[in-house]
Order: sequence, then structure tokens, then C-alpha cells
Amino acid sequence: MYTNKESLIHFILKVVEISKSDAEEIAASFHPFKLREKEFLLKENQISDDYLYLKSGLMRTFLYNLKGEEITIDFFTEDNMVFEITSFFNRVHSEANIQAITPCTGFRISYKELNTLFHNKPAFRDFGRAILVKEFMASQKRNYGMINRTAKERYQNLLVNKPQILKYSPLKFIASYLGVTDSTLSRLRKNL
Amino acid sequence: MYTNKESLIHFILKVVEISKSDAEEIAASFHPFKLREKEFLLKENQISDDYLYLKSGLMRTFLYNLKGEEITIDFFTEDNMVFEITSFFNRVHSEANIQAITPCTGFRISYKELNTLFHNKPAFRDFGRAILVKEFMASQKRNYGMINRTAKERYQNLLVNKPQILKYSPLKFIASYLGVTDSTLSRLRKNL
DNA sequence: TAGTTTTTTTGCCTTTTGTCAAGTAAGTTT
DNA sequence: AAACTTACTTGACAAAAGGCAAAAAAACTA
Repeated sequence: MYTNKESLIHFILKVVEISKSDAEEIAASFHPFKLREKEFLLKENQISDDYLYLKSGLMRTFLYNLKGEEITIDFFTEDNMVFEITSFFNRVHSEANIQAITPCTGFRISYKELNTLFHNKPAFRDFGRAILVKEFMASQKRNYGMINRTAKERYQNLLVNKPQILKYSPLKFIASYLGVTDSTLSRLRKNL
Repeated sequence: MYTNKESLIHFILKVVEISKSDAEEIAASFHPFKLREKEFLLKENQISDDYLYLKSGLMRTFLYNLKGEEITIDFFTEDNMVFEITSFFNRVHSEANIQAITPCTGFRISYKELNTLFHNKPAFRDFGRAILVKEFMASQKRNYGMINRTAKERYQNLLVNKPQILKYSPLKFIASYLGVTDSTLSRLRKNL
């Protein structure tokens, strides 16, 4: 399997100020990883054991609302970390699913491996914290954007910030992610 | 100044599985802290240096939208941690403000103190991570709730989960937090 | 307490979004 | 290719929420 970790090393160095050799050591602990289109990384009720760097591809996390409809909670694009925080860090059964929309490749470690690194490698400590901070910030930003924008503005925003999603994801995933019905999104799109 | 840290020790033990003596040692590193009603913990453009355990009182974080209106992003209730993640962890100027709604008391540490603990005290490492995970989860949950509920449901949800807020916060803070206008919230409230 | 300011409520009307249902388009399977 | 399924679009109408302005209530100040 293809194991060139340049992209991961580059990603680590982008996220936290550590030496290149530290970054290489961290990357060395990750294992190659692959998913086919529509394949699941995590299904609800499982305990997640993947802390994943997504090198290429598009994924989404979703759950079911009270009516049994799929609600897409988040998209994961390439050159980002992917994990279900609650299940992975608290070792509890997941309420969410994580699914590949396109074929995906990347590198992963397990919870056990992460903890070993976390306690033994100060550089990884900083990396791990930086990732949590980064994702937390993204979640807060998303919150703000969802509350203070109309559906149309939210769509336009997505168009600018994550065009990959619009390109590869079916409309219905995007609609539930934006919190509107399929019909509404279809109409929004019509008015460019 | 009143420095009984029982509540903080209890909070730490609730969040992470460590020994009582570890929790006491962590708590010992925190310093007493007080804010008057309407006083600011953080103003926009400052670099936050407070990692705070709120023992009593109610706070909010807010920023200004494009029209110059205050948008309340989050409320902080007693027995929770308070910090502006972006500014505090990335040492950048804050876009947000944090303000006491009622008089507040608690215990705080600085960024420097946090880092010393983080690298020297394994138990604090786990605590720090658990807090980030906890807050991240809360943010995600809020996201989901904002998108898939009507304003009325969001209000009712707040009513059940954080009644303190409804008791002490003016309506307009709550309205912007829920993403509706003052008028709309006033009408929602009328229909109980 | 009278006057001032801020907060909350209400009415009227508009815009946004949802619901339901039907229709078209596209993708799979046999 | 025909049959079937899933995805997307569109129309007609209903409900949710916003904009604006004025009134009422509450909080603050001199």
C-alpha cells in the first residue's frame, strides 16, 4: 500500500510549531488507510477507534432525527482530521455514522496508540491539543454562521469555502447539513 | 478572599478519572477570582489569559455582527469552565467579548500556568483534554439543535436545560443566542 | 418621584422556508 | 432496453419568522 506521508507531515507542521523530525516521528505512528465509495468508517452503536488524517476524498457524518431521516452533521474534506469525538475519546457507543462519499485514503491511529503518543511525546501533546482547538473553533464558527445567516447565505458560504462538497455530494446531504429541505435548497440553487 | 476549592475539586473529579490528590494538586494551582455584574472578563482585541472555573454566577460571550448588533454566542453557567478558545490557546486577539451577567466567582489560571501543568502533570493533561472534548461536544450538540429545531423548540429546550439563563438574562441576549429577533422571542414566550 | 432610558410587547405586513404532491431526470438492475 | 429505484425540480398553498413602528412596562437617574 502507498505510504508516502509527506502530506500528513506537512499538515502537522501547519497545525503546530514543532520540529520536522518530531512531525516525522508522529507521522510514522500512523497507518495507511483506505475506504471505498459509500463505505462506512463508523456505524452508530459502535465504539470508534479511528483518529484519522484524510489525505484524499470526501466524507460525512450523519445521524437520524426523530422522523428517521438522515441528517448530515458535518463534511470532512481532504487534508483534515476525521474522528467522532464523543465515541472516540469517551469510549462510548456512537450515535453518529461516518461514511465515505467518494473513495478515501489517509492514515489512522487507534485510541490506544493516540494515548501512548499523548503521554510520551510532548510534541504530539501539542499537536493533539491543537487539533481539538482547531475543530472546536470550526464548530463554533459554524454555529455562528448557522444562526445569523439565511439559508441562501449559508449555501453561498459553503459554495465559497468548500466547493468540493457541492461538487461531489448529493443535494440531499447538503440540504440537511444546511438545515433546509431538499425543495428549498433546489429553489435556492435555481436563483444562483 | 474566599478560597474554598471543594467545588472545583469536585468538578475535576466529575470530568476525568484521576485520584483525589491529583485533583487537589490541580485545584491548588488555580487562583480565586471575582467579577461584578456587567464587568468584562475579556474585551474584543485583547489576548485572553484566563482559563476559568466558574463557581457561581452567569456569564455570556458575544460579538458584533455586520450591522453592529450584539450577538450572544454562548452562556456560561456555574460549575463550568469559561474560556475564549481561539484567543486563549492561539494567543491571538479576540473577536469576542466575555461579560458577567450576574456577579461571578471562581478560580482561574493563566496560559503560562496551564502549559506548565499540561506538560508536567499527566493528570492535568487528561483533565485539559477532557474539558476540550466536553466543550467541543456541547458545541456540536448545539449545532444540531439549532439546525433541526424551530425557534420555539430551541427556546423550550433552553427552558429545560438551562433555566438559570432565562431567570437572569435579559430577553434580548437570549433572542440573539437563539437566532431570532426580540419580537419573535417575545411572541414565542407568550404562547408558553 | 418625575423624567429619562432601556427593555419588552404588540400590530400589520412582507419574506423566507416548509409541506405535500406531482412530475422529470438520472442511475441500477435484470 | 424495460422496469425500478433514487435524486432532483416545480407548483400551490401554509406556517414560521423578520422588519418596522408604536405602545407599554421596567429599570435607572437625578
